[in-house]
Amino acid sequence: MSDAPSAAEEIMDGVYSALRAHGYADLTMRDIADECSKSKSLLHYHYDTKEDLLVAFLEYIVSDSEKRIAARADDPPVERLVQFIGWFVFAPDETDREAFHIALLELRTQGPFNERIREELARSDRLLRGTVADILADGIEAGVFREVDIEETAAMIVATLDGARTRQITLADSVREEEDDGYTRTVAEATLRRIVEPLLTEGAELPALDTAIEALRRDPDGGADADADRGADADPDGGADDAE
Amino acid sequence: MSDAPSAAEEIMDGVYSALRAHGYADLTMRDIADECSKSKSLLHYHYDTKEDLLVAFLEYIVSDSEKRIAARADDPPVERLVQFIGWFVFAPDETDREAFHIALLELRTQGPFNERIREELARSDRLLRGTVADILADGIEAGVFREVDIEETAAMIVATLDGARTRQITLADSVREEEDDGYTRTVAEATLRRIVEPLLTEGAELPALDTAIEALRRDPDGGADADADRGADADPDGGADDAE
DNA sequence: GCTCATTGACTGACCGGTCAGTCAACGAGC
DNA sequence: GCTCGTTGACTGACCGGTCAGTCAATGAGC
Repeated sequence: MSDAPSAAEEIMDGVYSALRAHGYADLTMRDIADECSKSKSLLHYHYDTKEDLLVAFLEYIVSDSEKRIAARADDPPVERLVQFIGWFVFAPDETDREAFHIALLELRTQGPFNERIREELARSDRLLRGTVADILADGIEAGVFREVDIEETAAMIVATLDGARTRQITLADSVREEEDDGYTRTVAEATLRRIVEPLLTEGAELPALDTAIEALRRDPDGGADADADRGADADPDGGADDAE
Repeated sequence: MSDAPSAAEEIMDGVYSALRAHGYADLTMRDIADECSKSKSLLHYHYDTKEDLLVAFLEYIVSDSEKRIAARADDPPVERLVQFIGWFVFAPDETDREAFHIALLELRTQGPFNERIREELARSDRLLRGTVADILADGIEAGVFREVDIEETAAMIVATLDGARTRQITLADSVREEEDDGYTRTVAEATLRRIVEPLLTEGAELPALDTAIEALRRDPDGGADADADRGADADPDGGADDAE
């Protein structure tokens, strides 16, 4: 239980804050250094180049998502799928979660220009689509889902949620109306009703999205085992909570 | 019918080419100037700042999409919807179009940080979602679509297609298998089968996606009126072909 | 000869990265 | 338990290079 966060962690937090404050295109080493109250030189001491630092950051958040998903691997398929969908939804006031997705989206745009980043993004894609595919396969085996084209269904669910979130992020915030609980949520509900529900076999029941989101909010790491290996060094603000 | 393209048009073409070649994050005024064989100073003569220029470019391509969509406003609803969906799909070998969408995505990520860009993106969103909503409304009136929640359906269709294309773009060639004609296409087909088809009333028939795409490719401006005002100087590769 | 479009040369700001050096912690030797 | 050499973490000053933006001068058209 070291209460002093390691330098590496502080720097990762700095990248995260700087990214949400400035966006990728305007991100400088100075921004990152300022954001974690360190010197620019220190960043270069730990990471040779700016690219190295950003790749490390991507690795960091993708790995975090991997852990979170793994922690829920044993939940029942239907609950797990609804929870996965809920994962993409965030209310307008959840600035942290939203800012995180902004940061990630910025990084995604660099995929086409940077192989190392692209590699990491591909890993994240395998993680997300693979997770949905696993859930579907488990559900089919357990008899709660009909036999559908697993890959296609997974691709479609991920694309839809990702697209909704991207649109919400890029269009949002200053002009947002109060009562709008988020474009993503509307689409997530529609996804459940129009894509997931037709998948269910007779008798299988779909939990409410709100319930799943609430559960995620209360227990972001998945209740599974309390000794989840992030354990000792888990940072206080929960760190990165998703990956693309 | 001026055969000499105006400076403004040449500059817009320059922005387009430069964005394709360099992406947004690495886009410089020199890149744009070189791409349209003009001087950097001239760009500043016509547009005070780089931001002004980019906002003007966004306006330009959104307006272009507006015209293209308007040109097809009188097509039958079902065909129009399938064509709209086909609009999002491009084959892996269309590198130009893909590169442009990459740049556009980068521009979109500037939304959260730049109000003028965000404004233009919002206009584009209204255009896309509004178009689908119009098509659905027309189709319901014409009796070819069931009475559904128009806004929700439009939101979902646009989110799905946009998400699929974004994923295809950002993950690019590393994950792509040869026989894969594009992630977007898979999702577009699935969208037709799982979202659009359940909308149809008895007797209504869904045209094939390929047919719609082929029609778009042959006649990008919509057969309506041949004097479409870009007319004379339309650049060979079709120029800006979409808006987010 | 006046206006407008256009240019090349220029500037100040700022970027990523380097480098010489500071500082606290730690262990070895006595 | 004090000193001293060593090491790893960290910093401020600085460098070459690049960027957006400026400006005086030139040319084209009327």
